[in-house]
Amino acid sequence: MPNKTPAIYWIRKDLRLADNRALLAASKDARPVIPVFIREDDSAGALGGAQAWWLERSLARLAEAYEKRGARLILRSGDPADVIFALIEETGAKSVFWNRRYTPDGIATDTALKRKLGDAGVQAESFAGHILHEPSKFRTKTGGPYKVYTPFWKALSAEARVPDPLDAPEELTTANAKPESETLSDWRLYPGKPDWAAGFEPLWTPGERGARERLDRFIDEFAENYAASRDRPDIEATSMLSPHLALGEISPALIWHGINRAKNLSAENRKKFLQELVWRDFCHHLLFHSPDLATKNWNDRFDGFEWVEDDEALAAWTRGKTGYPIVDAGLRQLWREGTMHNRVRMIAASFLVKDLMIDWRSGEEWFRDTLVDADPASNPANWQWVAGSGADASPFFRVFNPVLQGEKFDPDGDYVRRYVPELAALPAKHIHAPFDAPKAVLEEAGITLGETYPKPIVDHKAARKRALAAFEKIKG
DNA sequence: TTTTGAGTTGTTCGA
DNA sequence: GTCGAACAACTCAAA
Repeated sequence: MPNKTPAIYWIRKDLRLADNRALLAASKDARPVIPVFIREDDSAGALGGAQAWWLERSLARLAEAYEKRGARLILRSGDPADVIFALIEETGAKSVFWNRRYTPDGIATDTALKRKLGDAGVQAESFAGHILHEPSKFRTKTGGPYKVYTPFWKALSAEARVPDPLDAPEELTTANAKPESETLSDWRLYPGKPDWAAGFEPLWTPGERGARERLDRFIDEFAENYAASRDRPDIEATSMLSPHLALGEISPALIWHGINRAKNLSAENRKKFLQELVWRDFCHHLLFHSPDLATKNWNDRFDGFEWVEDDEALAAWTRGKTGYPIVDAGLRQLWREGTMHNRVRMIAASFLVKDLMIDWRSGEEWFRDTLVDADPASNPANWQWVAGSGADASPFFRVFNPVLQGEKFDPDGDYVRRYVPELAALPAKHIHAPFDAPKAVLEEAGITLGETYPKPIVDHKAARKRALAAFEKIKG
């Protein structure tokens, strides 16, 4: 006899049907399932603007996918506990399932809810699936968390097997009760005016199917050059899977096994990509063990660092008007497309933190709001890494030179031309340092520095010296 | 407990 | 133009 008592499946950052343990548990033995997405009003569920755009589209597709399988996605707003208990009341559900999340706020919310549900005699069960391994799984021999990536990677690849991904349920059963749902248009996740997301549309296909297609395409076309080309922002060479991963449209386990099974990859390319995927786990490992990662210096020596408060410089950086083409191209790509090439993220971040000496938290905040792949673990962990305050931090003397980096990784200047059109007519030789170009060359390209394109807001050489001197003060 | 080798992503300087 | 060394010293993780 099929079980007629419905189960609630609480959807968070797992907007997929495949490899979804909570959904499978909820719908086991043809049990009617009530999938609910809750727009949380506290920080546990808050998303930046770009990711809210993504979420709207992803939820629309998820709703279609549920409908196709005979279930209905419910949208609700408010405190999760209130919403879930209301749904229990309305539907007679006796169990609630979800996939775990790893932010401190999220963990607190979920732990409290689990207790409350238990007290009320409702079964509550949570599952893994957002990262490859539970962040608590790995410990050093002395019992502490890993603070360096390479040993983490070694431990992970030596000891652990990533669980095989599970298929999506073929069919779902609808509950007899038909709980009310809010609508996506009510939520106004996508602010129409001004339409800052117009440039997102051609680039992205939010949703589970878009994620799978992206993975397949990466494996077919790009993965075999991954190690050699991944640092080139002018070349299509990366997986672009991060926004799909961030909202759980695809599971990292599915990617892991997909890459491992691919026949066309050299060992080097395979390893390189998997290492990047494991970085995501490492960031979650760090966040799990340092819940303040997004707000406090992981290395508290940096608490004494003399950051500069300069709203004008910060604004120039966010708008892509620093006068350093590779930095400006990056920030403008971010604004236009909701993403920035990884190499350029490092250059742009280094520029904010070292050249402008602006607190990494300002950069982290900007990225959080503008990146479609904003991730509560990766974003702060990587900002802290660049700043030097984080785990496995770069040596203090590693200050990216925006001109050299541009010349090295965007050798023809195509990336800059794409996002900084006012420099498009400059020859490659000068495109990364228009301020050093001969007058005639600038004239020929129709550029007047300070008018059509900004003069550098700082002198890199001097800025580098200043940053090194500031670092000198907090060491030892 | 002590020792040992190593640490994602770089730049500059001088030969 | 190319190449190797220097750039601090420290902390991490395992043996």
